[in-house]
Amino acid sequence: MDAKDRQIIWALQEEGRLSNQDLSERVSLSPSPCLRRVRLLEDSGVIRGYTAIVDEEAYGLPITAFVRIRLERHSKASVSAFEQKVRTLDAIQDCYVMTGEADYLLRVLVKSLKDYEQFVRNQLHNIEGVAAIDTSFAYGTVKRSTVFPKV
Amino acid sequence: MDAKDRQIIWALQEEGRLSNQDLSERVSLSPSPCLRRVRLLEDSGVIRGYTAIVDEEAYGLPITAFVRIRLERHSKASVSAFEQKVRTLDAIQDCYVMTGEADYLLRVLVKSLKDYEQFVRNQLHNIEGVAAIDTSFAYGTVKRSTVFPKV
DNA sequence: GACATATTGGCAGGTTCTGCCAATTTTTCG
DNA sequence: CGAAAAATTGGCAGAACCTGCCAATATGTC
Repeated sequence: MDAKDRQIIWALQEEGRLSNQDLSERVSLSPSPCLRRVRLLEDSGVIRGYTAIVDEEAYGLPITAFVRIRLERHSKASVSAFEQKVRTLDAIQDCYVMTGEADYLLRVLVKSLKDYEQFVRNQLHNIEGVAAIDTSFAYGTVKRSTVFPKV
Repeated sequence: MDAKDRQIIWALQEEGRLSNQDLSERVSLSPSPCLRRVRLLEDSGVIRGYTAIVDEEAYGLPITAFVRIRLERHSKASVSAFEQKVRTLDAIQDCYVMTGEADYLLRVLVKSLKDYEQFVRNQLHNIEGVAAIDTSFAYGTVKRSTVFPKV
């Protein structure tokens, strides 16, 4: 991955639907080698895909919760049961395995506090081996970037 | 925003570069009304943009840190100085204003622990009025979804 | 039930995509 | 240094796609 590939990546992180023609101009290439590089980045898994960025509130999910979770034990069975369940829960946007106090950090999107209560009661507490759940809500966002730091 | 709009959003969250033709097929519309709906969603700000999803590790940023930050005081000056600085720091991908112990939660991307140390020492500790910094690292990810919960 | 409004589908000219090949640039190695 | 090999680039052209316009259909209202 050279400087040109990084330029392509930044451009597509900023504007994921850039036409190949515009992209090629922006990175000072002609369309064909530009397209070839994009395909290579896609096929090699550097670019994993593309997505629309949607306003949570406008869509109807105004509440973002960050949930720290600790498991009682860390047996293979316990861990994989938890992770399996996480993958099936649509409200959970992200789940990271963490260092420190908590084992997991979730980012959860819900439409109301009532919904969040239901989610914790019916879904999270339902999972075997969850020892502790600690929620913080996001009042708002200062920054959400889709572009990686440049060099 | 009706059911069709939501279908369009889900499809574009899953596959942000879907051609209008394919998209229209997927949501059972002909291309023109489909495009019109997409443009409306874009112009009204529901769809805020599009982005390429890039593999952090393949790009060369294998370390994700979540940083909880507390300010000493919450005066307008103090808060806006902090938030201003956050916006200029490229390593900070996201910054949320939080309820609970911490005032802010950052998601930070760096290429090494050494880099992270530099980042904290030179950038974060440099900001006036930061009372406490508490970092947790992500070992890995269980799930990262780009699609909002359906219904 | 009739009118008004909103939404849809088809069409067509213009644009963009994308695979192929020759030309150019970069790298390798004697 | 210089020649051969490898990688990368640009141009081309047929195919696919975009997108604004208009008539037709569907939806909602009184």
